[in-house]
Amino acid sequence: MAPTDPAAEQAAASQQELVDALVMTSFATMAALNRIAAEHDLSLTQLRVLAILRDRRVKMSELTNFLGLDKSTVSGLVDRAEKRGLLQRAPNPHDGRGVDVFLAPSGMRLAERGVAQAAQSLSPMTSALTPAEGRRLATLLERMLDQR
Amino acid sequence: MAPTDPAAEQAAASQQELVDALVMTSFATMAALNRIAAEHDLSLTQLRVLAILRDRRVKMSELTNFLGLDKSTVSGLVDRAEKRGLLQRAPNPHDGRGVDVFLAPSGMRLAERGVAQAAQSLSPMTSALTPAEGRRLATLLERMLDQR
DNA sequence: CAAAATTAGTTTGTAGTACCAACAAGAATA
DNA sequence: TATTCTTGTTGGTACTACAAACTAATTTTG
Repeated sequence: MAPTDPAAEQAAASQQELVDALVMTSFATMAALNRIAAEHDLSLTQLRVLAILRDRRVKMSELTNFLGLDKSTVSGLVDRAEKRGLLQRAPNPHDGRGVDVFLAPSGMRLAERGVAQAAQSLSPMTSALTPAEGRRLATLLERMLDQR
Repeated sequence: MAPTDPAAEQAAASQQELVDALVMTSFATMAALNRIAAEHDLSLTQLRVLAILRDRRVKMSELTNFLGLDKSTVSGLVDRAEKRGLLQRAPNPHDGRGVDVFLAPSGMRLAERGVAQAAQSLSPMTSALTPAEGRRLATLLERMLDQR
């Protein structure tokens, strides 16, 4: 280790603090979402699928990209949700290979409830902040996401 | 739906914006952590176990609480990591039922690298902010976590 | 335009995650 | 001491996730 300039050291420390806070917040958020999903006998990924499909009809390949998972994983995911009657497949009209996926009515209801409950179950966290702070936090997070 | 007071509506919208930002940030963070873990042939949970054990020796039950998982899940998790030589079990000296878990040297090395890489892989996100903004974000996140 | 290459999606096989229920052994309590 | 509680493991099940192999449709190329 070379001796380091104190200003750089300070910057590194506060960078690490941010990373820690980010990671802990993410675990807490995921735990909350997981809990909600489990209440409806869904995995987090399945709840995520419903949330994605809530306002769009997509091809399998698009869904795969959204989720960042392997296509075979998504096939299975959609299989099980379809068997439960939560969503449907249909051939894509523009591409004979493509398969569209979209929510069935019961999936739509579940998606709406799930999303609402998710917001609610995070409220113990979010309401620790004043409205002004909340807006500032949202802005900072959005800036980070854009720049990714 | 009853007609709603405009101020309340505004507050709800900005609350929803915060939740969305939080959830999206969390998914992005988890994806980054997952990628790092996968590079070392670890699941996210296993990387988390290593990170937890990096600076403590704990009983199985404590590890279970940290992770928020079922004890049988943790048994399996520890089994596999032990077989890979990443950590060790030992009887707890104060409680004949208890089993302590702690990192083996190779697990320690992996934990250090993993944690460092995690910080690095999040830097595209975190460095979108100025140092001052980063500190403000960290502070807001910590406030949220405390109040949980 | 036909052959070759690419893309979309499914199937099959494997390893790991995670839960629950049942169990054994030790510790705490009545 | 007998009962109850706690700790951890084992066995069983369902799901997640990936990789590889495969089919069918589309696009590219010669």
